[in-house]
Amino acid sequence: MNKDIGWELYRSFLGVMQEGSLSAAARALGSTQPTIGRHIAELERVLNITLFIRTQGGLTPTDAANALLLPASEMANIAAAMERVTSRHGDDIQGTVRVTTSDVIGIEILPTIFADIAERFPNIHLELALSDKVQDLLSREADIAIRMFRPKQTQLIARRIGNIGVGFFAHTCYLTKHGTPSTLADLEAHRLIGFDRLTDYIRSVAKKLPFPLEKDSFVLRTDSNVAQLALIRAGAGIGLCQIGLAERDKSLVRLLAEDFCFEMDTWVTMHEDLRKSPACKTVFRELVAGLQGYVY
Amino acid sequence: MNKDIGWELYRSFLGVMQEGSLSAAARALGSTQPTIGRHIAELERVLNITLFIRTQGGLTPTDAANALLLPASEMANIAAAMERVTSRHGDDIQGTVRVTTSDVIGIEILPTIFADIAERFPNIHLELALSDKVQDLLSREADIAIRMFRPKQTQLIARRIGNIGVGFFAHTCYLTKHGTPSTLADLEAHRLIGFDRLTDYIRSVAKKLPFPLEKDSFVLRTDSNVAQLALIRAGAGIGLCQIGLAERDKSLVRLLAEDFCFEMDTWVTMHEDLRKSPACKTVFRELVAGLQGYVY
DNA sequence: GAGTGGCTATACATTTTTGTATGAATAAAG
DNA sequence: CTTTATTCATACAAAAATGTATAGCCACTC
Repeated sequence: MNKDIGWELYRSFLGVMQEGSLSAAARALGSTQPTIGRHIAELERVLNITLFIRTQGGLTPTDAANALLLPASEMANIAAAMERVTSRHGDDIQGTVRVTTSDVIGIEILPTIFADIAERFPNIHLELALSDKVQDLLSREADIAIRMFRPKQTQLIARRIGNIGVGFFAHTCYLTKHGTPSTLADLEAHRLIGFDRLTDYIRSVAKKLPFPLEKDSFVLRTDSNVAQLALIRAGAGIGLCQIGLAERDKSLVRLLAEDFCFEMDTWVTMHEDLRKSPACKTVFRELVAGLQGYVY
Repeated sequence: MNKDIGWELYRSFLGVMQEGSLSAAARALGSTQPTIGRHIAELERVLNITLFIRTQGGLTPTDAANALLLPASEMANIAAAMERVTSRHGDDIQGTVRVTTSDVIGIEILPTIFADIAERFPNIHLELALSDKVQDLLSREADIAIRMFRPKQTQLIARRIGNIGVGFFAHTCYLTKHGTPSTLADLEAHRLIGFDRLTDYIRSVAKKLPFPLEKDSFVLRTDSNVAQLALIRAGAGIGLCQIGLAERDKSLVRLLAEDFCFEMDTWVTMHEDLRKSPACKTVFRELVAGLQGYVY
């Protein structure tokens, strides 16, 4: 039963899946193309299955290979987490801590907090991963996550920060050209900046509007909140933005403040195993403190 | 940042953690003691940390090593899952499926169902893991789980089987010697067979009894339901048992059937990824069908 | 107190794995 | 059509990892 497959083979496999060719994988893994090629060949031999169709431009994964991609990535996540774990063993506050959050928070809010942490705890190395994936913590892709909902898993320590308000904003340039909407219904005639995919978040927002919100309602669509903010700043239209964020920019105007408000519950979460790590505990505490200054 | 630690090193590390010595790990992994020793030494070198204290009787793990044990086990689970995944690729019903459930179910109920599946689908290889851990499915320790509660994770497919009734039972031998209790309160004076640790399950049972249930209330304690059943069969005392199970044995008598009944919600669950695997789908379906015959 | 069985650590030969160099084939760009 | 830059596959040499054998240590047992 036990085929005793060396884990190195999976590492090479993942490299090829991610890079698309033996050569590229070899570069990424700091190995050479013949070596990776042999690893794949051996993996195919022991699993008795064809993983890739060799083409001149690289390797094309088969269905079987695609089925292995997810578990192989998980292995990689865990391996990366293990490196982090060891770096922070000891009683002093040091080591690498990996934080994940949405792109806006990561780009607009965290930098100052990170800078502060880096200043006061020079031995803590911080990593920032921007992603909205829920699974991040459980699959060890990060040590600490800042999310807009309360985590359900009991293995996670969660600390509520408070509500982040979201409102409609537009640049003054846009408003002078296109006028200022005075009711929610007016919005329908404006250039709206919104999301590409309909997420839970955007569905909740839609409920508060007097007109149906479809994909086509948005003139400009992007899933990146940062890009949305950039579009608003560029005067491209009216969009949703976190209030605390938008108010930093004097030329952005809050619209329909009385009629529309949307609040996002904000939580900082961490795997309970990490309580023992002084570095993680410190970053967790500092993040909570730093974010509490931002939330009102 | 990236230390490029070979995954083979983690495999050897896990072997040493599980076996307790380099030599034993070498045997388990099909390698040799010097090789494993070198792997551990290299892992300690690249992580720059002491993982084991060498003693004459083997290696003693340090705190750092203990912190790495969990992730290393997860890697092993995933690696094992990958071997299973590949074995069942293709359109025909074949491959290895790993099922986990509690010990009673696994020992008393599943064997006949397994025998039936094995008969009708000779190309399916079945594995059975007895454990009560909730995490089993998510950490890929098994493909299908039979559990006494509805799973909360959305990534899991769950099918409710129904209620399994639990009641008090005793062997006729015991009753002739010690008498038959006629009320729940009478139980307190009897030799009760129960659990070593207070789990949620036993706490729910306790609520239905007229006297407080402490650890000391049980004369005979074991966490294994199978062992409890064996004790009941041996006439050692009065204990809880699944009704359908106990009734197979003519010399076991149901006690206080009117006064006490406890029902366990039974679910068969599977990772949603596995829907594509004909083998997993088949076993899932057969388990549901087979268990429905057992539940009333 | 000699013997036995467990362990780790080390020296050395061997095997295995890896890297270098090269060839062949394809695709895009001049 | 040629050049250039990819890719994978193969041959051979170099390097690295492994296995064998052995020594040393400790705890038990007889």
